[in-house]
Amino acid sequence: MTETKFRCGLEAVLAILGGKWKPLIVYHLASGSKRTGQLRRLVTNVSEKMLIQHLKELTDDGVIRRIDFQKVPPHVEYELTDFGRSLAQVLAPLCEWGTHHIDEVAMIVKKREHVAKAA
Amino acid sequence: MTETKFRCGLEAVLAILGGKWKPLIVYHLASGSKRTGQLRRLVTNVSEKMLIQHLKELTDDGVIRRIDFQKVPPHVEYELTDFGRSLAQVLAPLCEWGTHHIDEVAMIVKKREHVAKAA
DNA sequence: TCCAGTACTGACTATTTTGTAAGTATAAGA
DNA sequence: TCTTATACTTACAAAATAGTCAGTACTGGA
Repeated sequence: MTETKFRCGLEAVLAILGGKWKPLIVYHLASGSKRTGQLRRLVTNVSEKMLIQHLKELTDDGVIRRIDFQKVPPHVEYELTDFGRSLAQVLAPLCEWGTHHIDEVAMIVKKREHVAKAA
Repeated sequence: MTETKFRCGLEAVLAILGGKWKPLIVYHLASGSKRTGQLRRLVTNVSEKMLIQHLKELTDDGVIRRIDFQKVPPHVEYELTDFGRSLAQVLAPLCEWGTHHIDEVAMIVKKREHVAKAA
């Protein structure tokens, strides 16, 4: 039996945005629709494969919409659905927090690497 | 060269809360300090190992604090630091979104399973 | 003609993350 | 004495996630 009941709202969000790059994709689409290649440049370090895989999953989940311009060579754009837009709005406070604490977080990450090196 | 520069605040947040259970742990600690065993019951489906591993990482990152009551058998509690509390606050809108869209998300997850079964 | 660029697929591999199961020391209670 | 409970560790196995590289079909430009 697979339980699909969530104990708190957070679990529901994680069910949608679980995936290393998904929050970033939604975030970048918040400022308007983008071509696949643009997203690849915006989302740091994503491989093309992972980008496309996550785009497909987000499309299937109704968070984003795929717009195929039916051209050759291909021209495809992605944009947020209303559902995705509501998600993006809620992501905004997270971004702010991150921007605010960016130095602190950078130090934490640095410290982690330091500890890892010691072992 | 490992880059520790974030392109947007969101990446910083993900650097801290990356890990399947970390957001949930922070969320549950927002309502007060908890014993390890309590957390294990609150965070659905975590294995003891992952819980402890994530607790340790969050402690190292300064998000939570470990309080050892120096007793035998052991009694340990975890609580948010100020840093962690600020994170928890920003997580709240996410929870609300999830609570709001919980039925929609449940359907999405169900649909996913359906598609997976077809293959 | 040859090369670059588009969005995407698929095979295969590597890495990371997560889970399972067992074991540690100790004390209180039946 | 035997069981249960605490917080935690360790070895190992499995699964999720990610990466590399090659290939597709087509066009436009050098």
